[in-house]
Amino acid sequence: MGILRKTKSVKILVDEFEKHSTAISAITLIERLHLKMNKTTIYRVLEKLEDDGFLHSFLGKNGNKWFAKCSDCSNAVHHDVHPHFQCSDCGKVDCLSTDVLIPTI
Amino acid sequence: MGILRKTKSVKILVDEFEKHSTAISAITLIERLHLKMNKTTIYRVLEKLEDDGFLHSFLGKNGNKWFAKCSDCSNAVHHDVHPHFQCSDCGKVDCLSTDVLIPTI
DNA sequence: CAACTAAAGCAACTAAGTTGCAATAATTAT
DNA sequence: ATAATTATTGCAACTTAGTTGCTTTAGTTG
Repeated sequence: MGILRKTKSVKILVDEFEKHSTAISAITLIERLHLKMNKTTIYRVLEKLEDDGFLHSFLGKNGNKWFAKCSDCSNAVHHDVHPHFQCSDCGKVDCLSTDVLIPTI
Repeated sequence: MGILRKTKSVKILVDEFEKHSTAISAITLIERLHLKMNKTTIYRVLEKLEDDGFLHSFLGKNGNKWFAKCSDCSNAVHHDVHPHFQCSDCGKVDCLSTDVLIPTI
């Protein structure tokens, strides 16, 4: 179940993704927002935003959860399947608009 | 630094990968071998086997660590870069011999 | 404005993996 | 063989990321 109420927490998180257009890890959001909201809330709101098709999630190189804004998805379809680039030096992640050929098996 | 001594633990772990030729997660190995060796040892031996180019590692869908035998690597070069297929139902993983085109950015 | 209930906060917990250190066992030298 | 050396093991304690249960708070609807 996605977002039902436009709470303060939802607005703050949506804002983070609206203003930076890069991917952000859950951990970064917790560091950045821990004074404004609880980490439990962060995880729960992110999950709902993903359900709604506003965000998509993936795992970074250490297995941590990352989120980025979807470009054209909805709660019905996530047709935003693309590769992500993570710098092995600084850890930053960008969504790539390239297509990657999924091997047939 | 890789393996220096052929200890009991090393033999047991090498054996696991020699007998099943599929990928195995660290967690599975811990479950399977916890009577024979400590989980710390498992993680440490796996790391060394990877250094030696005997195993390669990657992350599964939940961010857990998986290991599989390399086909033709050494401590100098890991030229065994290939995609892995994980069944979203049962979680099993296989190495694919397909090439995946890495996008240029 | 009151009633309803989704969402927030908190604390406690879980799971996967890591670290420090003392005890053990391969390896090497005698 | 035996002793000396030191890599490796086991254990317990810790860390990090994320989750769960439950009570309180605050959006939303009538």
